Amino acid sequence: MQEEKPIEFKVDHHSGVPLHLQVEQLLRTIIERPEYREGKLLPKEVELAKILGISRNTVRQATNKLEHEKLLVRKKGVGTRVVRQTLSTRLSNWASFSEEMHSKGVEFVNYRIDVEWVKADREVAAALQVEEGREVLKMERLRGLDKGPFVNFISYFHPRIGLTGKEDFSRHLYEILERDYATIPSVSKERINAIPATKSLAELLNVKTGSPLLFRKRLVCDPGDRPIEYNLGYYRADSFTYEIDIKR
Amino acid sequence: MQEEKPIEFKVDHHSGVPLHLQVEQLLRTIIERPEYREGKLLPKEVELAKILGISRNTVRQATNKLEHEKLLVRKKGVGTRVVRQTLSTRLSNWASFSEEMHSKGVEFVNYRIDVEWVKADREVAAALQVEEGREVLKMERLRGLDKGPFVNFISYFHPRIGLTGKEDFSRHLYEILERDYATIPSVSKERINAIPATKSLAELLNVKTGSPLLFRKRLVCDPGDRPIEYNLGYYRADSFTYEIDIKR
DNA sequence: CATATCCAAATGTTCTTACATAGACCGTTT
DNA sequence: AAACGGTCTATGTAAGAACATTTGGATATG
Repeated sequence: MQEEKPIEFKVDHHSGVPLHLQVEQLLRTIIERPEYREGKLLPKEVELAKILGISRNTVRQATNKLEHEKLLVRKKGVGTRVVRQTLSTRLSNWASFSEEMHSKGVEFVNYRIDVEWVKADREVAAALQVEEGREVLKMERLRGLDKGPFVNFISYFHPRIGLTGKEDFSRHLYEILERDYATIPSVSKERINAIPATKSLAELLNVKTGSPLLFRKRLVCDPGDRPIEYNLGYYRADSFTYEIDIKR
Repeated sequence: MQEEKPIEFKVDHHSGVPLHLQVEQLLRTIIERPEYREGKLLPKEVELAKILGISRNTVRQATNKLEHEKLLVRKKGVGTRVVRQTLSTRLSNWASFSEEMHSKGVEFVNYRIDVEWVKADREVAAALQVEEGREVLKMERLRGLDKGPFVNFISYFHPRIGLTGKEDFSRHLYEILERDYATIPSVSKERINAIPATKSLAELLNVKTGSPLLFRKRLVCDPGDRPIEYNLGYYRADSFTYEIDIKR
């Protein structure tokens, strides 16, 4: 039984948790709701302050942070609304897919995870710098949001790492690598282009055959520049944008 | 004669520019300096407030923003320092298209160059941070190899640069900017995704309508983070791959 | 009916004040 | 020497107030 339970508009003055953090959390919850995602104005600052029994400044501390994160837009004389979120990878701090999504407060879903040992073909062997035909661990993951999958990943791992294939791959991949295998990803070489969806990919990602996909090949290496993972990612282009900030 | 001129620690109370923005700019300038990049503590909040003749809150408004951009780290009881930026995302060699191609030893061809002054629409205005309707220089270039065009660029330039539209745009764009207009591109914010070719783009790039194109929006800024060029690039995906090396 | 003007509402900016808390430093105790 | 405890300092948190600016709707005017 899934009850729509009303959100409690209140904060605890004696919990030790800073009020502005409580407000921040409260707002994060609130703005999930459809009516706000569709553009409804948030409660006005003064009103919120009064309801919660705190000062307007404290409310603004919270909204400021969310505004910085581009979750909210405020407009003078009008009000504050939720910004329409389009998924995107921000590379300023590159991370694994799970972490990327998690940091955005987006819950991802694993639709399918297949793990198997395969013989490295020419491409994989070249990328991971192993002999062609060497057994490597292959993992294929279909992932996305609750409304459907939007990326299909195929990863090959260098045997050196020591993965067995029995790990719990629903956890963050790079957390597994760092914690359990003392393997620290440090460099990523990426190649991006666009391809038309093949029939099988189209079926997986629930798009029409031939529609554009963003195709990313990335080779992740450790600080010593030794290959860790060779990854092929096929993204639905209509729900994914690749973002990069480049400094020189 | 290049003199090391000391930074003026002051703000203008009557300029109409919000004080916290002035402080933000001031800090951005200050933290460029070697001593701060090497880890020296910034002036303490109260001190800075007193020097500038403003309140501590206003100082914090500025530092909050920079902290959120991960340019600063604050530590309670200690102080605020510049975060080491060496681990930032770095594209091995980002450059203008001509340079990109030239460095690959490929000779490019300009199939068409159109230059005109247009009124900035909402998107362009937002990107370049000018008022909507402001006249900006638009340049459209169809480029590729001798076997045919493979990218269509549309660029909008910030009026601040001083481009007239009469320049010789067959030269390297960033060479023109640096040499003739003392404008140095330094940062690029890019968003990449895949789209199906519209009819007109398909004709230009000589592909079938609906075939996948790599679509890149990039905003190029100067070292002070002021917008220089807003660029839309439509690439034939079958002949172009985007390559990045990312370090962390 | 169209346009100009004014007003109320909401966020933007800024100051003042007060107390809380974490870290560093230093001296005293064990 | 190690452990403890206090104090100083810089940031963290929070309240409250005042005025500015932008926006959009209501009202008045031609």
